[in-house]
Amino acid sequence: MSVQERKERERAERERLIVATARELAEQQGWEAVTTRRLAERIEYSQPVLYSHFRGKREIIGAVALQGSTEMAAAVRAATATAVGPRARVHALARAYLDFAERNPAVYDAIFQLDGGLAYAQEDTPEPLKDAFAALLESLGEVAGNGIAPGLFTEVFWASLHGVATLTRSGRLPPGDTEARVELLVDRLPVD
Amino acid sequence: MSVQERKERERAERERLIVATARELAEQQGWEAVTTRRLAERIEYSQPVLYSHFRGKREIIGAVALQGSTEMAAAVRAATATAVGPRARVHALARAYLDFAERNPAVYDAIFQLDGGLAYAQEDTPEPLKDAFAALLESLGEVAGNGIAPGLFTEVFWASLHGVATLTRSGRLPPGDTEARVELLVDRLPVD
DNA sequence: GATTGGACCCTAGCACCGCTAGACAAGCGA
DNA sequence: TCGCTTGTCTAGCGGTGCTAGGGTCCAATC
Repeated sequence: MSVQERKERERAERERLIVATARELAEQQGWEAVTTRRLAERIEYSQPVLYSHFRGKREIIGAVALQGSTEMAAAVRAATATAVGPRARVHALARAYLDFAERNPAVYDAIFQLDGGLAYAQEDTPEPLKDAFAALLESLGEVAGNGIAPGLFTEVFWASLHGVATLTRSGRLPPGDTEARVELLVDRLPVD
Repeated sequence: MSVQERKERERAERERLIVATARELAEQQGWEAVTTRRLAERIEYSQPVLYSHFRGKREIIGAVALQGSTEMAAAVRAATATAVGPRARVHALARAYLDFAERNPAVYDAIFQLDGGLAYAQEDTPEPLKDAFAALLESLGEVAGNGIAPGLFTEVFWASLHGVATLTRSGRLPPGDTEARVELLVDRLPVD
């Protein structure tokens, strides 16, 4: 059995390598540069090996998205944990979210823009995605205000951050005023 | 001279045909189905003809974006014109914006998601794009509130709508609650 | 009206993409 | 030691955006 275990270990290790390499390449040169040929060359295997781990390129994107989602949830929780008071937590959350998006654009795209073949907002949504939303909900739910469902408020605040993140990065919003935009959102949307 | 004029007319007409066909194909089957081969076949010319009008596929997307941008500005102005009072105008604007995004997903993507080689938020930004932003500014600028620049407020409100539009369409926000989300934004962000 | 020049368009092909069939080698169990 | 399974690679399919080069047709000139 030991042989089989070793093989499984090595296989799992190679899968991690594929995902890490795809992510690295995407962050360095953008997702359009992540081709199966380049990816195979970087991990020093032939193309078909990729397909013994993933159904296709889409699933690789999905794997990066799940990994990134876990990290984002952690980043948001870490930022909100040290803040005192509901509004301060929301402010910290917003900064952390946009900071993550700016520092990890390719990962952010994998989670929120590209098609990674993942189910969103459903029962069979992968746990990391659910948990990332939960991380937002923890700080945003408490400032939804009367008559507004915490989930709905979280969705709207999240969507606003998403809009700022994506429009800024694509150059459709002038760069540099992000902090002012965050303050406007944090001032007006939440209710103590 | 008449011959040359006729040729120029025909050439302009063919260019319109290319843009219209690209748009139609994109709305029918998505932008990934808009290939230069299919596009050429539909307009009943060979591929290289496309390149005598546009530098490449990107520029065709850009042309669709400019056309759509003009339409969106008109749609927003039409919706806000009949509304009475600042908040009602904002509400009408939000509905019109999301309605346009939902009815013309491919055009919306050309304007706000894809790379059409256009300059945004700069001096040399094409007029239709500037005007679309101006259309938003006309109704949103008046509810920015004290100490908030109308442009900044418009950017933030727009980004929020953009987030709702894109996350909903990609299935990352559950469908159906759009009206509630709009009301939340319209209730909280503007200041009379 | 014939000739010539140039504008115009098409065929064919480049390098690349995601993905897969089938040959082949390596290593395990009998 | 042999047979077989498992795993990997080479090669190739149909597609992509884009372009070089040849041929055709038509307008202007003599």
